[in-house]
Amino acid sequence: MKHEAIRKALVHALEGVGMFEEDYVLEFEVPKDPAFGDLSTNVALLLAKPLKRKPRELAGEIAASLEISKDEVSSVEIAGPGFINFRLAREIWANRLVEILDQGDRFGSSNLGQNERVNIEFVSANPTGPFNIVSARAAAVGSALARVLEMAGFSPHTEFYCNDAGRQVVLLGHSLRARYAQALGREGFEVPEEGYQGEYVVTLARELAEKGLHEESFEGDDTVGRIKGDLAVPSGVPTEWLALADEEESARSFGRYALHSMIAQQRRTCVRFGLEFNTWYLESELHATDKLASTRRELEEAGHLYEEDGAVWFRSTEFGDEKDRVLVKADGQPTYFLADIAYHRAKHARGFTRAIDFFGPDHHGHIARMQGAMQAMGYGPDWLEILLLQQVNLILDGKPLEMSKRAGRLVTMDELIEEVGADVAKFFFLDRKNGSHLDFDLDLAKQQSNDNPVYYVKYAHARICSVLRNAQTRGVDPEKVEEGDLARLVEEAELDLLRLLSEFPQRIEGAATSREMSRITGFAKDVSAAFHQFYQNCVILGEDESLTRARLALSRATRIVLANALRLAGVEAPERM
RNA sequence: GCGCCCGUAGCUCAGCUGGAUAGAGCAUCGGACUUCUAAUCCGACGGUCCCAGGUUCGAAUCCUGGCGGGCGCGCCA
Repeated sequence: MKHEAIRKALVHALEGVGMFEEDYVLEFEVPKDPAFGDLSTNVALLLAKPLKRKPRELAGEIAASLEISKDEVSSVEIAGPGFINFRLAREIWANRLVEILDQGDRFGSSNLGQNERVNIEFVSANPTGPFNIVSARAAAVGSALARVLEMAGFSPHTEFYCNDAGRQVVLLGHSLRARYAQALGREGFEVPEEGYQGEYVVTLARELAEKGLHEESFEGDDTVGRIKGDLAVPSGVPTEWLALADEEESARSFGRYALHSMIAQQRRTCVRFGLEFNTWYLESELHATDKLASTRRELEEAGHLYEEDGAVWFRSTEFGDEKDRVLVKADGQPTYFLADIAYHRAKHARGFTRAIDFFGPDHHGHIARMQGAMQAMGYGPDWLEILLLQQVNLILDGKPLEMSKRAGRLVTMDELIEEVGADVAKFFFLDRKNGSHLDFDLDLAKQQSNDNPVYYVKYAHARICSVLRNAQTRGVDPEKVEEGDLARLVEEAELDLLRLLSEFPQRIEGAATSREMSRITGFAKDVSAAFHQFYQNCVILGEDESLTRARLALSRATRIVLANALRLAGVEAPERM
């Protein structure tokens, strides 16, 4: 919302009491109670102390010396302990409405971010199985944050990091090898203790036994991010792999095949969920380009490493971690932690001035060491920002469903999409603060009814579209606005709605800086409610042509805001329901 | 034991980064469809904002200490 005229007048008035711009921060807020006007400032409360004045008295003096046109502000009042409240002239509101209509799908954008290049990494699930529910939450929130940041003037880059190297892939290989042997009816093959017990491995093994190798196509090159690196099906055939004398080598072949299959599957899920990434980054790429070694060297030269018990340690306690961490194991293998540092070092080298990572609830222990490593690299305390997404409980019949990946009993993201639909899932995930545990009520999500907030918002959008269609049928052009029409909007429901709509850019900025996407869904629900009230109280297509045009304009503006908010959420805005 | 997150209406949660009388939805009760989509709207009921101190003009919001719940504390990833 622009209030330059008010700002200028206030700055001028404050000079009169001896305060200059560098002495204070002038802040405005939209009072939650419309009785307090359209805009409010607490500047008198903040300056009362340094000026040794009574707040209300000071506010009165400031208000009295304000030089501001009646075309801008219709009234100025002092209220409460010393707030200065402004009521904007009717003309201003009409202008706001015109702005929304003019800006259309750009309405809500700002240049808060000044094109800052921000890397946003989320989901980054291990390629050892299908996406689970926590990944689904990260998918919804991470992608929404990227869109919100973009709208707020940042230049976000979304990224998926895939741990396709290391022990887990070998373990996955052992698991698939055992299941494959079992599928062939061989005796004496068991999935290792630490292996992957999931049903999906059994399914993959059975396919392998019955149909042989299956070359996957990796969907989503344009939307999910092109894959750099080698994910080809390994040479030979599974019976040959199984026959290999070296069990590790055998498991490696099965592992590579499983990787090939899992990543293809994960990317199909992304496409189904409408989830996009700019980059799909493979850990193996780091190894191939020797980035672990160079990272280790850099830390070593800066004096942050030492050797003990044959391992190489990072002195993370220097940066507030509770204990030092191993970067290279006694057997010479790098830890996942070293790879992660190297990965973030690469992000930094690629020119991102900030990186945001989403962590799952079980990884919060890694924050301190990661931040420590970034500091050791000299990246500054704010360069890496780690956001924690709390766990998700699926609730069925009022009871939580237990989920465990290792035990193989898990609800996958695909199953969730199947069950409730991608749009409902996304909205539910976004409609909660990052740090809150999320009870996902499957029964509620499945209801296509009034109880389901997703449909509440979608319905508002569809309802507007319906009205606009009806206008056409009646020969009214919903786009036409004539001089003076908009001044006809005087009903409380109309002004409440308009006031809310014009807050959209600030709401997006708030969501962008707080990283809380629940601001967006919450706003969408508020706008929907305000529209439904307006619809209930005011007949849009009436006898009065001028008033009809004004209300159609307001409806179109609402449609724009709802469509934009839903787009940020990644949810479809239907024209009919 | 140590660390991180959470604690707001019977339930699920908001509360715009410290503002004015703490809000929605669900549930319960009552009302509104010959009228642009009733997947909607209106009303009623419902609170020790976990507790105790502190900071200040002002605290659900910030600080300290408790209490309660969740999670984490590998040369796993």
